[in-house]
Amino acid sequence: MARAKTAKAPRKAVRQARQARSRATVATIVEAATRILARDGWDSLNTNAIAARAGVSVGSVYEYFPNKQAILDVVLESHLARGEVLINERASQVASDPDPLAVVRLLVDGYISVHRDDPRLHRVLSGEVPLSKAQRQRIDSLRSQVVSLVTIALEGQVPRPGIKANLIVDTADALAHRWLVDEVGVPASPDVMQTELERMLSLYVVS
Amino acid sequence: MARAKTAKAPRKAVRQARQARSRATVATIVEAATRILARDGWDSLNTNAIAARAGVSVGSVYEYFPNKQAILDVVLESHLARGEVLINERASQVASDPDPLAVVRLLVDGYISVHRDDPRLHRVLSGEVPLSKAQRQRIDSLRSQVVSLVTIALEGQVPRPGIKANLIVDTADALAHRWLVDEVGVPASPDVMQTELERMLSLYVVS
DNA sequence: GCATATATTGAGTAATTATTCAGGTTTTGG
DNA sequence: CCAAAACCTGAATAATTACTCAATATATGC
Repeated sequence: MARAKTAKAPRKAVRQARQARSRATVATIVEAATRILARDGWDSLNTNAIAARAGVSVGSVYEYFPNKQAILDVVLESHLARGEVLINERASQVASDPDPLAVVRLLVDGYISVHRDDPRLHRVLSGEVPLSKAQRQRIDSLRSQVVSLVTIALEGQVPRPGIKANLIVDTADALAHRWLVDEVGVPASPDVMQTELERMLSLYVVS
Repeated sequence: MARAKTAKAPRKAVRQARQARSRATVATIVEAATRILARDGWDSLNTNAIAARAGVSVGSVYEYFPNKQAILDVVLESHLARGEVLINERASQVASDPDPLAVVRLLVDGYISVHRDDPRLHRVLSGEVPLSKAQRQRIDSLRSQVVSLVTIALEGQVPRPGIKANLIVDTADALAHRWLVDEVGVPASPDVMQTELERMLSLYVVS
């Protein structure tokens, strides 16, 4: 790999896609990278493979992305955005029904939905790929959003809503991840486990 | 004449370390690989770096390991073995005190101990590194061991011990991982969260 | 002491891959 | 219709890295 000539950031000139054709090219490149990540993992993601899979030449990839990392950024951001949509859907329902048990049900259901959406991609993005600090903060901020939402919903209804919100959010997230993303043996059918998880969290929140 | 092609592994001739000197070399290589993984991650683990860090030449690495993967195998196995020791320590205590609440306490404490032991290495091994099928099975079997142990301890004392064992084991594992291994913001001090987790699991097991 | 097994070396090889560039093709605005 | 801008190509470049091998050093046992 050729190195930049100047010590400072040489402001690499990536072209901004203006015409419809090139916008489609960019989309195809991102799509190709996403599919390779989901199917073959981070170790198999290389720029030549992305170009080949997208049906364009490597040159085109570098016309719109300064480097490989920038492609990954877009893939991750788009994945997180989809998760955010699912979260917001539940958030509006919580607002209309602030019963603690309903909150638990929506929370569990929400995280299961998030993890059902392209589990293999989720696995690779949340495990294999080396994330930048900014990317980790972006993910953390999504989590904080959910915790705030749940805290507010529980406030005035149960003791110590803050601590509880933290614990149930992390538990719902972690178990949904484990059952749907990791390929570890789920003890019973997902439905049974989902109900059981809701039971556990419900008993706890009202305690 | 043409040698019969052994269709399977051409059985590369790796030397078995016999003398004390070479046994030390092997240990140093494994140690070097472990430190690189823990400090810099899977992407930075290459055989030249391992050799350099171990203070030996690449040739020596390949004298005792057929390939890079074999080094990783030893690192992982040694890490799992340490975890197994911690599990067995708790298992003997469970046998002497089969109270469900004591089981929960030991379970949570056990998984926290496991995750406190070189968290950065744990993170890399359980996330970044591409594991073979056999390695995933090895990990899964450790989990099964714990679930069995807990199931037996709960049997006759609470309803549906099997399902409950599965859920509390996965929850304890996942949350310990999240708090100690992922660098995600722990809401309160680990001690507080540990107590809270024990409360949640206790309420559930006796329910 | 010496033959032989064991241990170590490190430059070299081949494969992979991130990135560039010089030169083509297509689209757009006038 | 034309020139400029936008777009695309893919061989070439350079860095990295898993792995080999022929030469050299050290230990062991008789």
